[in-house]
Amino acid sequence: MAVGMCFRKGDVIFKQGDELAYVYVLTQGLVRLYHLTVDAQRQITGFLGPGDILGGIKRSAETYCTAETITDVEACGFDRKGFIEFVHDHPDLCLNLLVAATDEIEAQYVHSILLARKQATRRLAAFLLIMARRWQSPGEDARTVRIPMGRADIADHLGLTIETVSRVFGQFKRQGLTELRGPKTVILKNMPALYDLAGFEDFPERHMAMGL
Amino acid sequence: MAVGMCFRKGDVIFKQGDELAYVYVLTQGLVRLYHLTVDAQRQITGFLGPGDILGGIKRSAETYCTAETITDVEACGFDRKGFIEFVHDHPDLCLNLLVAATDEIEAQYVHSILLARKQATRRLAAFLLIMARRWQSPGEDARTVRIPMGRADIADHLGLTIETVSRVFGQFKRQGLTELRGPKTVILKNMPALYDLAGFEDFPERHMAMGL
DNA sequence: CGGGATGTTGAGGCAAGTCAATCTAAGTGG
DNA sequence: CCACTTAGATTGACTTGCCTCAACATCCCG
Repeated sequence: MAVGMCFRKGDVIFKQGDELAYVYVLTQGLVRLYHLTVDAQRQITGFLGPGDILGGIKRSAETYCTAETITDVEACGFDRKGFIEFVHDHPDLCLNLLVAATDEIEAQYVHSILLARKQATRRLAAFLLIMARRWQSPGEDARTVRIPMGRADIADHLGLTIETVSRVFGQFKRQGLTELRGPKTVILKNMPALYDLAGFEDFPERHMAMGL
Repeated sequence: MAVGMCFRKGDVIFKQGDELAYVYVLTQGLVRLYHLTVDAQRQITGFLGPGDILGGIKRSAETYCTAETITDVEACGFDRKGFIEFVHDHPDLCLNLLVAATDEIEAQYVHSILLARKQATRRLAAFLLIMARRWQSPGEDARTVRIPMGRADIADHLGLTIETVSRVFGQFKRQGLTELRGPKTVILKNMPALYDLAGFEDFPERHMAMGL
């Protein structure tokens, strides 16, 4: 029933409009989920990593988003129909999935709040803090954030342009809030100031993400 | 187990940070769900009406949003703990709730896309179309949209200001796209043009909304 | 018939978008 | 190992759309 799967960096796991055949559990790597609008704007609805679920059980099997790998990815694929039956027969699993889905709704609330706030500094500060909390390695310094995705990905996730993202990164550096070790590693030197900029003290902890 | 409940226009059903005691199923009226940021910005994450579920089963019982009635509201309240047990014992219900939650995630994707698109005209055009599809009375003309919420609600939902919302309404009227019968009733005179402005041909149908 | 809440309209500033040039880093092949 | 290429990131100058502040209009309810 479960199938191991490997994808190369840049591969498309499924495409907007596809009939979803599998439900995936990611074990390694990073995936971006995005929707393309008719005027070719790309909105990245989320990033998924190890432990996250890709391709939920919704009414329609047709996907609204494209899932594309950012790095090499390993995943466990479950046949969609079989998965639904399995979930139906296992109340505990079903309830856990319901909780996970509900937590995901809340995570989307947080992101909506981010997008609705106009200022770019707020969006980026919040993004950095969320990233820091979500994928910090146990042994690693909590203030060191690895950002595997490029500037275009960040921009399309936060509703900004590449240029603005880059400028705000520069601004943070000049203000001594961060330090850049190359474009993909950021050290948060002044967390309180960043929390202040982001404008929220607390946001719900995210245990497992779901992407559709 | 189920308790009938009535609320007056403007009542708070639950408040951001509260421990959620009930899960509600709305039977009458309209509710706004919003989060207040530390700098007192109000982001309305959604509106809920008859048939929608308010207060899901998430990991933490602490709410992230405030639920406030826009009109008089009737609801059916289920004790949260009992509800969870009941759901656990009824696989079909559990699976249905999972599907509903997953659909809600997708609806939040659509809203994120709205917020990330910069132009106010797009956001409002899309909002009108979504409203039109969601709460059209069977006997009513499909092009007549009732908007029970005020401009401030729309603005805080779309990440705009009251003034901008008002201006765009005016602009639509001048362009012959809509006709206003008072500020709370809009007639969509040119649907194709509005779809074009909104920038999406199709968005997932929404059967039931969930709010947390 | 007031008075408060809600909605509309106008003038001006500013943050982010757009367009374009430059810089950097990572490959790639001779 | 180095010249070349290319994708990605940065920086700069200019423009535009929304926000801000403010005045005014309208509606509703006592």
